[in-house]
Amino acid sequence: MNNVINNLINSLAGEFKKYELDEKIQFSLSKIGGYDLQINNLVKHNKSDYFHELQENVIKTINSSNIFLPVVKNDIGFLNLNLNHIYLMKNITNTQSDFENKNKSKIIFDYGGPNIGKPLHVGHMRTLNIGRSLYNIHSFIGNEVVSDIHLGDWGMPIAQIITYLEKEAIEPQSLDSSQLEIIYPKSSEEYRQNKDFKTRAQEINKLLNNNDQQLLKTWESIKELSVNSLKENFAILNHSFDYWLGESDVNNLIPKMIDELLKNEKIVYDDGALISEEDTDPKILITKSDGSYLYITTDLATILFRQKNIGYDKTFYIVDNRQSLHFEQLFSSIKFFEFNNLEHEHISYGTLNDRDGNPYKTRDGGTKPLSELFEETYKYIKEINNALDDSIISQLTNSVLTYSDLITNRKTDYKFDLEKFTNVNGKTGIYAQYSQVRAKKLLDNIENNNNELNNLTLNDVDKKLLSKLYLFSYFIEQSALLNEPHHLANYLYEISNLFNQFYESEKILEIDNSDRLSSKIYITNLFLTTSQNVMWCLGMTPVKKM
RNA sequence: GCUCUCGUAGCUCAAAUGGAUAGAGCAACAGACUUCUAAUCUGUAGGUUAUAGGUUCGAGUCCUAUCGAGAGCGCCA
Repeated sequence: MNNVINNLINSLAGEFKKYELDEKIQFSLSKIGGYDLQINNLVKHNKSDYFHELQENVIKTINSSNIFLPVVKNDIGFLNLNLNHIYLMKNITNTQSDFENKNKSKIIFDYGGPNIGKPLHVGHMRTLNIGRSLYNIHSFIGNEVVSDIHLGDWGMPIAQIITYLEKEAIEPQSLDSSQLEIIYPKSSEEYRQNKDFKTRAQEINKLLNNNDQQLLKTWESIKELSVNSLKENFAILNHSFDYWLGESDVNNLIPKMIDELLKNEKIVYDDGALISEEDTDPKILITKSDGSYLYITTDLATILFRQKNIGYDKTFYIVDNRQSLHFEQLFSSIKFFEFNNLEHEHISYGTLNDRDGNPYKTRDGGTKPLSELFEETYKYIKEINNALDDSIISQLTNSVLTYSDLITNRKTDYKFDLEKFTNVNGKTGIYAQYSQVRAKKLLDNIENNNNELNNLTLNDVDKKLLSKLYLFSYFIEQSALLNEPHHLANYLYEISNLFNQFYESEKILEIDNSDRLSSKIYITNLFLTTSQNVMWCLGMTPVKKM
């Protein structure tokens, strides 16, 4: 919540304590028409003898704060609240300065996770969108944020590619990125079909783990090619990362880590493989029987790396929920191995399915590249308005790809539907952009849009919009607390829709009463600020015109 | 077989910590443009929250069972 409401919550903190209750006043969105917020957590005390006293004290404190109009109570114990727009006008700006974070955390966002040698495909979209949005949201409310792409630059997929190059006698230095992208599906096919190829790939994987110099050279040139291509793609899609670390960066920490774990009897040999001594079902496999490393091996080493070189309070892994068992094992291993007691959370999300509800395969050929989806969306928007600059169409395309993805709760599976992505009606990025452009143009058309505002003069539509704008902090808190951007995405639709009602209800340029005009301008400005900040939190770039 | 997630309007989804009359968008139907950008707005219709029990002042939300869907289950990541 913003400072204004947090201060009120703090000044209410003692009320429950008087009756030895460990509770805090909680504001919820009102479910009753005509009110902005409600307080529900007094209801359960309505049979107690201190109820009336408690209720009266709470009401008294709230009323003296001026944040709300006089509280309306009901017999059961609900408190109904309407925001005091006049007071809030002077105290809320909907900018970052409204949020002061006394308990700020340093959070690592581990997301993206592309594999080198493979182009980005539609399956990468959710981790990128959700990751970027959560990064921005936590940054906005004052947490220290760090993103790490956690590149898949090690292990079997890379070994497969190198094996393929070796077999076909292709010089790695002669490759370009598009050739490399074709090689990946071919090599993974060979790996499945051809026993000799599989054996050789496993050999190469192990040699790489043991730092074979010749293979490392090959690996390095593949990685460079791939990273450059990824960066080009991210520039188009507006993604960036603080750290471009990968699985390879922790490879050298693993032998020591394993030695220590063996020494402390945290892991034991089992048919040549190493398994954790933790009592779990299934048992946690730490290395393969040939000694080579697994997903969890590098992830564990990554914890040690980050602890030492970056430092953090929390790490959020934005990875799809099919990998929940892996993270369950990883997190319990961190504790069992006594690495640290820091917070680690798997921010899981639903599978991106195709139109018929079938999952896209990640390791097969024939998946849809993300760039292709971008192109299709771009063309679609250009057809609607081909007078726009390329850069604006590009931003609108990103808005569509981002917003359509974030409007749905991350936990539910997602049907990829081109029509839904490109729809320009309803809850879409285009609609939000359009609303904002309308507001900008309106302010441009007003000669003096910085005029002094003494009194708010409001009609019903004004009040509705203003209330919603002042609730920005409620929605950003919700999104940050649950790591769910869809609350903010939906909020963006709501304020956009209310703004459009506000805009259409009256010709603002024709208002001659100066108080009323000032009020309209104030609201429009606040809408613009809010909408821009919400877009920033979601990872969208506002356009100037459309 | 075991474990986990889920089941809300024709479709896609909301409803944090249990709270008052379960809300949006799309699609459908009816209306509003010589416009401060109609890529907009207004209205109508649509529900036994899978089913059956239970917990309590109160359940879409918690518990149990059943039915249905999806995912995962030591040598891929």
